[in-house]
Amino acid sequence: MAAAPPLPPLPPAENLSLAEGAYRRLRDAIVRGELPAGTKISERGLAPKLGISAQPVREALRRLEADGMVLTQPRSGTMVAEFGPARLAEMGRIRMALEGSAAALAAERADAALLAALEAQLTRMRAATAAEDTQTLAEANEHFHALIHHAAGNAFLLRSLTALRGYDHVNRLRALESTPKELPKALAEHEALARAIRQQNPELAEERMRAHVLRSLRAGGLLQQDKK
Amino acid sequence: MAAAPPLPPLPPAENLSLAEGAYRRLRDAIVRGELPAGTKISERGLAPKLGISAQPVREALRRLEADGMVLTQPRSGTMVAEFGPARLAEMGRIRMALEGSAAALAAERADAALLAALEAQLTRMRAATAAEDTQTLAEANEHFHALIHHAAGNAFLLRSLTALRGYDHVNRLRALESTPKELPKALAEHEALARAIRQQNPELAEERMRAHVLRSLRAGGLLQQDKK
DNA sequence: CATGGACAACTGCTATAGCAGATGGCATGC
DNA sequence: GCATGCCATCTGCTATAGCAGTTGTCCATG
Repeated sequence: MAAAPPLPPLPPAENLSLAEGAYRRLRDAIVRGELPAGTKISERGLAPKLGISAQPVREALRRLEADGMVLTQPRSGTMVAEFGPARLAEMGRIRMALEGSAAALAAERADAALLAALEAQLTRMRAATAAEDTQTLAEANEHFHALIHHAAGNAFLLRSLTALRGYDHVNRLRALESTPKELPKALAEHEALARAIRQQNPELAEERMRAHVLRSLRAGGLLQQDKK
Repeated sequence: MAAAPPLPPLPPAENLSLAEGAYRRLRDAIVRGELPAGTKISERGLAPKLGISAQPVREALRRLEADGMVLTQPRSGTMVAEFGPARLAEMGRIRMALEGSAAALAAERADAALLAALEAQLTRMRAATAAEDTQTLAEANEHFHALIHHAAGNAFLLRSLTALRGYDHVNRLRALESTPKELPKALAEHEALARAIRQQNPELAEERMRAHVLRSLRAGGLLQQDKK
């Protein structure tokens, strides 16, 4: 068994089945607004546009329905759901809850490898924060959270969090770039969170993660300030 | 438009497509232990046993995979995942988080119909608690939570909570029956929760729901007492 | 002109056939 | 005897065809 690479593989390789590819393409198209809310879509209609059969398209649509991105009534048709600011706020709330659970579970089963990987990302973050390198910071942030998601070791949780990622990957960048003065706060929160995980304190880790995501959402303008 | 029935239809009718039916049957079979962990299952193998084609079976297996109940690696095979007490505890944690989110969202958009429906279930609960009628109590409890899930108005959240229900529908009964002295506590929590929803306080509703689910999990022996 | 009903064109859903990749046993060579 | 490579078999995955509902349009009728 050879030594692990410096950056442990999160999902080491992409399988890219046709259904998976269709799912991602459609998801991105919806998020980017290329398929506006209310657009009628159908398995047969999308199949030739994606260059595949109708069957994988159907599978992709079922997943998108589970994610809440499309609405389909049984024998009639499928349309992309509308998610305005209100819905994005809802998804943000849910993400806060699930990220908190992931942090708690990760704290329970934290091992040396996880702690080292988290520390590596923190090091990147410290440098990027000092340099206000938002690009690198966004990447490190993604890795940091992804590490926790995987460390939680729960398939359902991982799947759910991955689905939620589609909703705010745009707003995440905006949140980081629009308010550079928030960057030190985020860094401090990440460090405090890593500490809670290191001392294997699930409740503390959950609470800190929730606070971190909540502030992040507020910085992105997705949640009101009247929450306490 | 006729007047609504006294118990507003949660899911008014069951569509029961073949894929949906296969999903439920397989899910129940796994939960009941008829398909022990590690059992190898395949689309083609299950199709004749369910009396349907392999295609709906596949769809059901994909959903079960999303729920974390089966593990499938791409070209090799599918097996039912093992969920011992540790995994059930994880799912309990996640359920606590998602139930909290649902309560918060339900509090945000609470209307007269919801409050009336919740009050109706509370009335049932009060009587059932006094009579220690655990059967009726379990039903009212299910309805109460289902009302909140639907009132949250979020497809993704509803789907996730429905998936989680499969994990603890056994332990839920046990929790209620094994500790009758806990019943008044649960009733008081439900009433306090309804109050928070009535005054449209999302944070309070979320916190109370989390506490309620947490105590319920502990009563069922799914979580340790060292949590605070 | 308004209205109802049948028909054509959709839709999601299911069945069947066949694909490529993975698995395990068995024969072959060392 | 042990390792090695081949091949039958089984797997998930995809393509195609056809089913049964739904919907909208157009013509016939009051």
